[in-house]
Amino acid sequence: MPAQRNRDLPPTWTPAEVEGALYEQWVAAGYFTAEAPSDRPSYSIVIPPPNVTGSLHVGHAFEHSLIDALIRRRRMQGYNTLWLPGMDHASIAVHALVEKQLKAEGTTRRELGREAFVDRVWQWKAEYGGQILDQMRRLGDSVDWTRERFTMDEGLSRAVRTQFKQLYDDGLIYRAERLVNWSPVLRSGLSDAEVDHKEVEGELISMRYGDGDTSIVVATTRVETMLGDTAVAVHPDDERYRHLVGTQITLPLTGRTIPIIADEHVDPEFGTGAVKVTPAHDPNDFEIGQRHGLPMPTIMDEQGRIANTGTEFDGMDRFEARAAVREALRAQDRIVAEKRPYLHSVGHSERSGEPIEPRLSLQWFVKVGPLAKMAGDAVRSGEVAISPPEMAKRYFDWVDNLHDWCISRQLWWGHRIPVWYGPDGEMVCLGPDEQPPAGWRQDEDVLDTWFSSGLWPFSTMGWPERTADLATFYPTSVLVTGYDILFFWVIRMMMFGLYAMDGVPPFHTIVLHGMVRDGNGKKMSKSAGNSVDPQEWLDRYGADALRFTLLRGANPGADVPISEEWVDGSRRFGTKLWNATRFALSNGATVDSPVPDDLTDADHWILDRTDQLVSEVDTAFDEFEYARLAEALYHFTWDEFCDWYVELAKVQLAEGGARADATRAVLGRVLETVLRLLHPLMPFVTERLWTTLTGQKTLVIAPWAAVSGRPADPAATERIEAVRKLVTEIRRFRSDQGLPPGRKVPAELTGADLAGHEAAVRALTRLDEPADGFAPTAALDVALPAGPVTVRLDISGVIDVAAERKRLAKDLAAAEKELAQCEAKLGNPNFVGKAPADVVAKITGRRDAARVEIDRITAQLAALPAS
RNA sequence: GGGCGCAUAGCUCAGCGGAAGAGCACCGGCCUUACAAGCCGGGGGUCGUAGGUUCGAACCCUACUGCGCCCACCA
Repeated sequence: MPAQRNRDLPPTWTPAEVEGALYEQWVAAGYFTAEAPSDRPSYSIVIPPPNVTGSLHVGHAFEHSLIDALIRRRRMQGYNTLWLPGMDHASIAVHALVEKQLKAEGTTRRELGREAFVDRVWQWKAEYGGQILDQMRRLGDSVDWTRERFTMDEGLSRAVRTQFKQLYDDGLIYRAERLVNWSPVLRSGLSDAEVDHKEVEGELISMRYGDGDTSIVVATTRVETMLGDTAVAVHPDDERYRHLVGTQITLPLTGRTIPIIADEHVDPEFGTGAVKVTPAHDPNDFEIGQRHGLPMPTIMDEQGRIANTGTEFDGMDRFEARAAVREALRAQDRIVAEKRPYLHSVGHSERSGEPIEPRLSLQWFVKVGPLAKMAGDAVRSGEVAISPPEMAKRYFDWVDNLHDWCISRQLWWGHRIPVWYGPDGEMVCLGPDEQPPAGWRQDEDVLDTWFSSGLWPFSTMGWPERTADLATFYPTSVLVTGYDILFFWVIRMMMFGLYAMDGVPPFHTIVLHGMVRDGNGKKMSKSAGNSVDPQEWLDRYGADALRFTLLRGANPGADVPISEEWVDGSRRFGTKLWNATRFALSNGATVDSPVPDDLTDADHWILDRTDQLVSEVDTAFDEFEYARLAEALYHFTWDEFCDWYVELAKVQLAEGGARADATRAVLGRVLETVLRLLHPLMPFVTERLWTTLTGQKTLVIAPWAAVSGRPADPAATERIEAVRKLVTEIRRFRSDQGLPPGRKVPAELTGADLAGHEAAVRALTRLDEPADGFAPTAALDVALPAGPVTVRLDISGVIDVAAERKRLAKDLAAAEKELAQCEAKLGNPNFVGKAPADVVAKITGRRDAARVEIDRITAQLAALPAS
């Protein structure tokens, strides 16, 4: 006796019901837990959580869907998998908690003061670590979170310090003065990402330095910086200034003299061809200053006030000073020209809004040369593949031109730089288990978030300890992430992985997906009001529908547009599956017994197509072609299985006996296979349907679908294609003649042998057997490979001659166009001579078919009564 | 300024050397017992422009035009 099973499905369903119950079940069963290694090769993915429901925004949902699909397929293939949450979630959670805490205390960072605030942040990190973990869990993952695996915990801290010290000891970390983006309001440096460039209307002031023969005119949008000038630069080939190079000139207002130097950087075409050089307050000037060994006086304090110039401007705010300096120069008659407004782009602090000020300060750097070379070579050698391959070009552009990486940040949170300073200016870098001498102070800067992110593939596995996880899951197989993050994250992981893990790269394949766009292909942004909270769609359409939509749009490397109606379309697909399964169940579809040998053409055809589908899906998965596999599954399920096989199966089921039993077996087999193939893309609804259909416990760890090994039967497929063509032509005729699809019409089919498919054709086109007194009033011819078939129908009245003439005229035009095209090709001796023989044969065949078709239609038109 | 990419049906996108495709939208007809969250039928594109290569180009090459992204810069 087969196990008792409940083979009923409710006639209607809602995604929420199906998904809610299953999610709990899966969690309880441990399917979302990192699994122990087995004897199979391990497979791991370093990336955020797997279920769409926890996604912060639709971009996350997209990424999660891609990853989860890969993982589910691998699991069905018998591999153990591990996935890990991403860094971005951790930092988002910390931001949120810190802000919340501040608000609760009714204070702000500024009020608290920097020193006190930094202390508190570190304290909170310890205190709220658990809370952050909870929040991570709520973000949708039920990975077995442990403190050792969390960003802000001691484990990662150990990893960061170990890596820093190793790099430091190898001479790959150094400290140097550089310009940073300084926010006078926040009194902090900002990363480039925190700077918004905005077009503003400023002024361009041209002014004269020096006097008489040795005077030179320079221009600037920030006049006040002239107080910090230490040179004027011209292009070395510029004849106008050649005689001045190497001479000194007086810097107005300060009384200092500064040299005139020659530097390639200067564009002789721009302005006067002479540039003032303020090394401490402009990135280009800084580089010129470095090249020429110029002094670099800093002339502004932390709040953007002029300082240490020894002029009357000291103490003025920079904007106040801008006007004051301008007027002072005017008083000396040194202003040569003023352009106002002068439109140019100025960096602004993203958080506080004011223009940033480049400012000189001591920063920490990673010397990337040797690291970047390893990262480039790993891809060049083929050890690491990038998908789609076109993106490799972008990768090399980055990695081959990387400048030294500034890793110190003046932020409020993050991993502090593990360097301590002694009372007499000593400096020491300490590993995780080392303690600084009493009274030494730790560097207050924190590390760039990408420093710790770059450790992710191995720090999450317990590194620097040689853990079992590390041995099993490093290197990982596939990294899935957006192309926008290739530079920031992927390259860092490559460099650090190769460096820390003895030259073993952190993953074998890098899969880059696009960005999620709105339905019109526009970038989602809060200001445009087109950004999407996935939760809303999840509530309305379900996770399956959202995932399927996202995957269906995921063409390699290209962006993914998404709109609500497409998600709705995916939900309808879920409903289609639901109803198809209900049909199969109510007709007794079987999955336990093998498919019998005695099969109809329809059975052979759908089984062959199912095998093809399995191969197609496998290939698409292996090539990360999500859109292609979603499309293949959608069309097979809807257009072939539901629209044709199920309809043909109804005829076979009606026959009863062995025929019906065979049909039940085929129905069950095909549907069961499709559900397996669809599971990675629509996990919830397929789980529900598959378990009901098969009576088995879960689809999550069921074997992945494999091709049957049954020999294909192309002749059966050809006959079914003929049936489909005949049915479509009859339906078209009926539609053109205004016959309601449901109305039964007596008809007689003559001509080519229909190989036992006449009953099916009649059922699908609602044609009755001719009864006594059958008097056909209309006829149509359909050309099939086996020969023409004539259908005579009694449509109880006069046919619509005009409609029929129109229909035939259209077919005739198509056939004539086809004939003309083929004849043109075959009449071209170059084509016949140079094209491959099989192409010529194909065209010849098409020409002959077109000729037959034209004759047939012409005869039919002639036979029509005059209208 | 440097680099990369995209222009195909009303919209969003596949196809990337041998007959122009999908989803949605649109038009007409149907409640045909799995499904109206559905079924059947239909209309719609000189594949951005101009040259070139080829027997043959949406597909390869060149130029142009228009969009998008990344990086850099804006004295």
